[in-house]
Order: sequence, then structure tokens, then C-alpha cells
Amino acid sequence: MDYQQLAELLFPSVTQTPEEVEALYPPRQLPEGAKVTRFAPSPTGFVHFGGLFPSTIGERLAHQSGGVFYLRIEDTDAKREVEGAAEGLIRTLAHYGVLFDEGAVIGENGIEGKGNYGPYKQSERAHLYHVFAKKLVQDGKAYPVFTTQEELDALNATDKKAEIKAKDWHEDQSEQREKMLRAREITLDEVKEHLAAKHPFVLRLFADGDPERKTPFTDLVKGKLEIPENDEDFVLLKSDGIPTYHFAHAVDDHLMGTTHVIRGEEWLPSLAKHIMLFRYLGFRLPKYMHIAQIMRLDEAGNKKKLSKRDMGANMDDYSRMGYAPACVCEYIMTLLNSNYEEWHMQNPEKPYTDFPFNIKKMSSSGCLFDFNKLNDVSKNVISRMSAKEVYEQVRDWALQYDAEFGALLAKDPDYATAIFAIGRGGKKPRKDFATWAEVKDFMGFFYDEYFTVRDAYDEKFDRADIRAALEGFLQSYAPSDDMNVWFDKIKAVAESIGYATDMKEYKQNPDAFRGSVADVSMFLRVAVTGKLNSPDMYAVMQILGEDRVEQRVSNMLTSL
RNA sequence: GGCCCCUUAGUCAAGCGGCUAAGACGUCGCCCUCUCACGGCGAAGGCAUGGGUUCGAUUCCCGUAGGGGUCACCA
Repeated sequence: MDYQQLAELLFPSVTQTPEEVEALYPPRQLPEGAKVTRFAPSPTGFVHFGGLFPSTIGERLAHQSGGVFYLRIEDTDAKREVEGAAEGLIRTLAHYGVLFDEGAVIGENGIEGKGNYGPYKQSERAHLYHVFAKKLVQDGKAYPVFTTQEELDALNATDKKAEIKAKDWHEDQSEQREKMLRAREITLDEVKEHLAAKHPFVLRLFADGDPERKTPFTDLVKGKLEIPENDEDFVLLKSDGIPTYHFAHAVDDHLMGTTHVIRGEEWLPSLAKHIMLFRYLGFRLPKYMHIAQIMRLDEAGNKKKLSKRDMGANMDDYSRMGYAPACVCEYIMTLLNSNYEEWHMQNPEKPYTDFPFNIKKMSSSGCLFDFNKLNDVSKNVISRMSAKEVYEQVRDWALQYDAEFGALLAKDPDYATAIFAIGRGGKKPRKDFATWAEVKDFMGFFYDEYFTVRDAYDEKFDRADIRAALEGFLQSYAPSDDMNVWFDKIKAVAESIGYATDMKEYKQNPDAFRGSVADVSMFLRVAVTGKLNSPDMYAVMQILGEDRVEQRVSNMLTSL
């Protein structure tokens, strides 16, 4: 076989040599140890949790080392492409602080392309792939397999994979193998015939591996692995001339200068293909990090890969549920690096971007998504925010998902901010909510729109006691009192109706009293907030103001 | 089914030949306390399994089991 002639027949329009192409993409001028990483999604939908994971790693590793983090859109499968998905992806990622240096940057006029190693969309790189495809043919490392249109249609019509039952794998594979070996022996004349008849062809790699032989390989996350050599003549170029993932991966990551390939462990089985391809092409193999999948539990209680359709997968769901991006990022960090929490406890004021992210600390096994943990992390993050920051985020969230509440918040920023300031800022800040969606339930009573007077008192309390306590409170209440004076007055009210003023005394001998000052506080709390639980009553009353407090107490008295 | 990866409590995890096997979340109890939240203290709960190697295995090796992934002209 004259490979040179074959190459010319298959790629007559390719005139560039690999060397000429390489010259267009010189090595990047970067500091020692700088990592070049990428996020390479296919634009088939929204970003899900399993995508934010590797992209965060890539972003951290690149930016922590003074390197480059870029976006490459893998749109080689037109059938699956979803309109507008790429843009949504970029915006969602940006929302979580994952910003690119090349490929897509968010500028003043929205999303713009940037960088000298493009194009950054695979659909625009066909000419590049063809240069290297031609070279492989010239080297006798790739060959065409022609298909008639009828065969192609049949292939598209049936879902081949679904038909093949587990039992049939063996048989099917040997059949496939025979077919593959026959296809390798195509002659130049046959090629000419097919081309003349305008038959489409795929380009397949000529595999020289033996799966019985294992290649030792070190993955940065998984450690030492044994990879069986590849013996499959996998497809490089589809019949439309667009590359498959494997081929695009090799050409793109080589030309774009990727130093660390970060991807899910589902790619591990095809690693042998990639090793072979890089060798055939004479490319230096990048470092690989195959990261474990995030799992979920299925109905049977087994772990399953968190997939797009699962609850909690779509990152937009987190926005809807009211999780602040900072909280999600922090949770991700705890999953990525086991020592993150420890570091954070020692550096509570530092942003997560200051954390020295360490590849060695990454887990090689998949973890289950845990809402309990997310909520805990989230509460902590929120408790460290300023009242103003909380206010702004809650307002923005509510404006989008609870317009009525949002409008109330927006109408009086000072009032709302004062509410969020309760118990905030000290050494032991309150942690009342993990999501913005919980806020209304927590502080809705501050707004007359969400407050109703109702007798929520326990049956065991004599209504006369409650009336007496509320009346006593109204008589002595003065909004200018400081906290101690205020509480002394409550105690006085308690005493006047025969309730204990000292809790220790009361607990030691509860039968000696009709109730305690705690009960009196509760009488007030229900009248003023409509709830059995609330933050500190003094603070609540300070914010509500004299008029509203007195009115609510009076209303309770008339409705009792 | 073949191949590959994984396996410490309900969850996330330290551990890297000798420890009463850290810590965090969750659960439960107690304390603090005007309720809640916070905080403090405490409890329950774990090295999948069988063989080796070794004076000694959670740790190293082999097998078994379980789980996951993959086997497309999808990524």
C-alpha cells in the first residue's frame, strides 16, 4: 500500500504540514510550574454538579500556579447540541467564580472570545484535525472504512447499544474484530472506486496494541494504574469529517498546550486509546487527573453516578433553592480537598481561593452528595457575611423567585438590614438559615403583610394570666429602655402574676409557681411575632418599633 | 459477559507496619439560656471478607464479595 498516495486521495485539499501548524501554536510563555488546564464541555445542556466539580479543579490549579484556564467547546456532535447551551454554561460557571482566561471571557459587552490558541470551538477546527489525520494516513497509522448511504442510515436508525445484551458481548466483539481486520486490507483501487461513487468514509486508527500487555501509568489522582494496550481501530474522523472525542482530545490538548487533563473517571477505559494516539502523533502526553464521580442513591439504595436528570444535579436548581454561590463553592472545596475544612477553621477570614489546593489530597473514590453537609457549610458561610451582604443577596433572590417578598425587602433596605443584623458579627453568630428560601419563614413576621395575630398558646396556660401579663407589659413598656431595664420590667410583670423571675429557682421547684418569666416572654413572643420561636425579643422589639409592638400586643388582647 | 476503577461509622474523611482508629456533618442526651439559633460537654456508630508476608496488619501481596464505570461514526 502506498500510504502517501492514499493520503492524497483522502485529503486532497489539505496542504499544510503538521510542522506548519505546530509553528502557529508555539509553547506558552509561562512561569515555571504553571499549569494549563481546560474545561471542555459539550454544549448539550445546563451545567450540572458533576461539571462544576472538574471545572473548579481546573480553575484552581491553573490560577494557583500562574497558568492558564481555558474553555473549549466540544461541539463535534451536532445531533446533541442544544441552542444557547454554551452561553448558559459560561454564565453559570461565572456565577460560581469559575472564570476563563481564554476561550470565553465575560467582558463589558457580554461574552467574548479571547486567546491565541483557538479556535476554541471544535466545529471550527476541522482544518487542523485534517492535517494530522492526513499525517496518520501517510504514516500508515490510519485507514478509511467506507460505508454506503444505506448502511449509514441503518446505523443511525437503530440504537445499536441497546440491542446488545450482556451475553452477546463476546460473540459480537469477535464478529466486530473480524470485520475490523478485513477493513484494514482495503486496496488503493477500492478506495478510488468508493471515492468516485462518493461513498462516505470514516477514518480509523490502525491499532498495534495487545491488550494482554499492560502499560504502567500514573494518574495524578488514581495513582499507579495498569492500562491494557489498545487493539481497537477506533474512529478518528466521522463520515462528516468531524473528529471523535478521542482524536479531538489529542490534537486540541496538544496544540492548546494543556499540561493537565482533568476529566471524570468514566474516561479511564479509553485512556489506552489516547496514549496510543499521542504516541502515533508524536505528541507529548499531558498529565492526567481522572476524578471520581459524584454519586447519588437510587431507589434500591445503590450508588449511581449523579446524572443530569437527577435532583440536585442542575446548578440552576441551587439558585432556585436559594443557595448562595459562595456556599456551594465552599462545599465543593470540602469535597475536593479533605483538609480544606481544617484550613478554613484556621483561616476563617480568608476566601477559599487562598487555600493551597493540593492534588494529592483528592479522593480516588466517588462521594455521595450530602445536603446535610451542604446546609451546614452554607449556614457557616452565611453567618460570616455582613448584614448588608445578606440583605442584598436575599433581596436579589426574592426579587426573582418571590416577587412580593422581594418588593418588601427592596422598599426599606435599612429595616431589612437591621433584621439581618440580629445576632450577627460576634464570635458566635446566629445560624438561622442555609438558603435564601428559608429567610421568609424566619423573619416574615417583621412585615405586617406576613403577620397575623393568633392564639398559639398552650392549653395549660390560664388565659387570664396571659391577659394580665400582656396588659402589664403594655403599661410598663418603654422603647428607650436598655436591655437590662427591659428585662427587669418583664420580670416585674412575671412577679405580679405569681410567676417565677429566677429560672434556676423555678427549675428547682416548679410547683411553687404558676409559671416562669420564660412563659411570660413566650406570651409576648407569640403576641409580637406570632411564633413560639424567634430571635432575642428585645432586639425584635427594637426593630419593630413602639407602635407595631403595642399594636400587636393590643390586638392579641382583644382576640384572646 | 470482558476490561478498568473503588471499598475506614448513615455521609465526607484522617491514617500511609505498632494509635484506646483523628475530625466534620447527621442522630441522641446533657449544659448554657426569655424561646429559637449559637456555643460547650458527652454518647451511639467503622477498618467488606478469606488467605498469606511479618514479632505485629486498617496499612503490603493474592483471592472472594460488593459497588461503580466502560465496551458508538456520544462526549
